[in-house]
Amino acid sequence: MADLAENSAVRGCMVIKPYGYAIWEKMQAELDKMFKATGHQNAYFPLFVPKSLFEAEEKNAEGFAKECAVVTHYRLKTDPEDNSKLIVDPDAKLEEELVVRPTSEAIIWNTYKNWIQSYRDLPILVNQWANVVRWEMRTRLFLRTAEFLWQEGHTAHATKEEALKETRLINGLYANFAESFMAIPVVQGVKSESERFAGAEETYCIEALMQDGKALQAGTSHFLGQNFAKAFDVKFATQSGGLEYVWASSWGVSTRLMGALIMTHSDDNGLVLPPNLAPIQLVIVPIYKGLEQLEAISYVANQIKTELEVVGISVKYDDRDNFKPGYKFNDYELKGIPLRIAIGPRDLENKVVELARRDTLEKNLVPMDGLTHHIQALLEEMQTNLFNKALKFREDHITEVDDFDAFKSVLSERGGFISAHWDGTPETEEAIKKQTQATIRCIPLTENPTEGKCVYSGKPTSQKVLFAKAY
RNA sequence: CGGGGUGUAGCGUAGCCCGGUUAUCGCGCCUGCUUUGGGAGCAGGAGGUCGCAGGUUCGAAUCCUGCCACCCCGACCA
Repeated sequence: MADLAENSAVRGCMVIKPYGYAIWEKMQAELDKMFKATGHQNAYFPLFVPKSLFEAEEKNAEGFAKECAVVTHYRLKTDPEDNSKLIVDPDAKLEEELVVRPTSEAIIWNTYKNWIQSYRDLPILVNQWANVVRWEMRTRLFLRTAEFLWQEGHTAHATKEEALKETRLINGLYANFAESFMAIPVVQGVKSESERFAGAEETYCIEALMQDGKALQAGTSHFLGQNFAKAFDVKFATQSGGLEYVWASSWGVSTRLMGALIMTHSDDNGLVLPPNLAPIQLVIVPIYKGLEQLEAISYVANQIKTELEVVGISVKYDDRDNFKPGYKFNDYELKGIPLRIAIGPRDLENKVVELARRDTLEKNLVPMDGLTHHIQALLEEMQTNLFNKALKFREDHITEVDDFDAFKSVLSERGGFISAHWDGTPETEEAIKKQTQATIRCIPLTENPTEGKCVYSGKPTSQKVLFAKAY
């Protein structure tokens, strides 16, 4: 964790260190590829949202109003009472306050109004990589920082069906990204009304389970209906000559995913990175006495490095002389580097290397002959292994529950997801939350309706949902 | 914003209750030598507005008052 990020001098804000940022860049690159493969383009919109635009969509504004940073002035001046200090210049008050975006629907829909006249202008499939600010009461590194990095997609469509399809497409894309790339198993579902995004008709999400038994919302995709089109008066001329409001979706994942990464895979020795995400996939540590030995080892190490790099594996050869091998071993384990090769004089003689894998901490002597193939296969195996391990944990921590006493004891003793029937009322949801702190994480997409009784009210219902304590 | 806690070197801390030499210890850092197959050893060295501002006192890291910051638990939330 300490290698990835730290608290900054600014309240609730996080400094992402180079190593952590390198992981974020990997995630960005992969997501970007996926967005583009599905027809999306990147664009950029302003950080500041004039208050009048921000308040246009009522529910959205109301939902975010409590956590907005607001710019009221545009100038400082020297404090007349203390020349070494600056004060806000009262003469430089803005006529209209600027809200630092907590999300960009408002500014973007105000822009889309100008972009959309006809059905020929649709769909608009735009994504932006940006930072947003949400002035949370309590912050937590990676999971809830006052400022965070994310991508937010904002799409406009001619029909409801198309917008819904987009919403689901992206949620599926997120799930695929989390599972295939980050090795984090997720449940796809929709949010209950009370957990829905402010201004959305329906919120799809991916929910992950952390090793401590708490759930983490890892990504969301919202069907916005015509709410923003109506708020910003975005109409288009249909093919048949009518005039209709545009249908919309918005969706995002953030640096919170890095929190999910840490809390899904880490062990007592530190971070564990899936090979897909590791900025360095393999490190080579020489073990030697004296410069002569080092030279002989370096020759071989560099050969191995080059061979691996040719097939696209990122390798670091750490021949620093001021750290001992043991120190390096521990350091790279802490950083989560998937594979480590140690080469000493003995190995040179026997034409082998010591290969250690981070996920299982196993060490094996492997012949230098065919090493590259072996490593390629191993990296793939580790990626799968990490996912399977996390999946097993998740499956072991989904408990079916039929009565409220069991609900409470499972929650406090075992944690994880609780699968239970829910009568569909906000009152029940609220009562359960008050008494147990557990919330409805989602109504899973895969869940087939089965007749049962609400775990709290006992009313008959066919709706089964996942409850959990969440971050 | 409520409840609790903590501020002492880059990091982690002892000392505070019960005021009294030069503020403790570990990690890290610097220099040198020896080391190098799982977080090296020895020797020497540098580094402090004890969160800030007042007050009590011959004397304050220690007691009192006010302020600030951070952490944990709630409410809020990606």
